[in-house]
Amino acid sequence: MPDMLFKTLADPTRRAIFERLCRDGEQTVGALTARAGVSQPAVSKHLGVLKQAGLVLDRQAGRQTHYSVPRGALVPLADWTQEMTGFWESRFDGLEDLLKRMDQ
Amino acid sequence: MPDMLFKTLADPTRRAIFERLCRDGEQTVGALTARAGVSQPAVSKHLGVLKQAGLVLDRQAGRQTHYSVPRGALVPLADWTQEMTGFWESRFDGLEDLLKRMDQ
DNA sequence: ATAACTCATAACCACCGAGTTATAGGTAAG
DNA sequence: CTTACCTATAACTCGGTGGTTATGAGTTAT
Repeated sequence: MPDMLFKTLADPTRRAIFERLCRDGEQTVGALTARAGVSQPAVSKHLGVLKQAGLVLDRQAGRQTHYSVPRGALVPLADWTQEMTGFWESRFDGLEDLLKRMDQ
Repeated sequence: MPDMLFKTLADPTRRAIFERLCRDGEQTVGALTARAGVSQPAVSKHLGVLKQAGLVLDRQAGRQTHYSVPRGALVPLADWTQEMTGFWESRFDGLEDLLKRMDQ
């Protein structure tokens, strides 16, 4: 399910762009490019991938585009993480129960 | 920081192996290979990457190796997610405060 | 109307990594 | 001791993708 999410966040440059948007809020492509360390087309491409994954929204304003992180963008990731750790804990609880029963 | 974590979990086959270990607990390489859909060397390679990222542990037993997910393997991922959503919320709170002050 | 600016797309290149087959190392079984 | 089994490593191929430069589309400014 969160396949595209992991793939999208796997690239360091792209994740750095996303993190900056999380920290500082809405940014133009130019502002993001200034601190990205790569060319403007590369930034635009990354933003396209982020948008495709639902991690970013774009807002047109004149000749510049503003990007921002929509609310709840990372909810699927948080859900997946909790689900996986939940499996671990349930197995652990099962083991605890077993040990408890063996103790009696 | 969680660079290797994201890169490791980005591949679907590798993530499927990890998920299976989360759900069903410790597994041998053979058991994992049976349901992986790829060859045994591929599975061994994925397990090596997962181990490098601290997402699995290996236990030698005779001529077969058992892999499992250590406790807290996904904590860095959960931390990163919470940090990012935290940035979002704090910015939102700041906006709320601003609107509240403007309302007076 | 023309020029300058912002961003997206096109076309291309180079590299990384996931997959394969073949094989080696080590352990149990005959 | 030899054979069969389980896993890891080596060597290689190939597709995906992140980077670049060049350019186009749309918008503001002169």
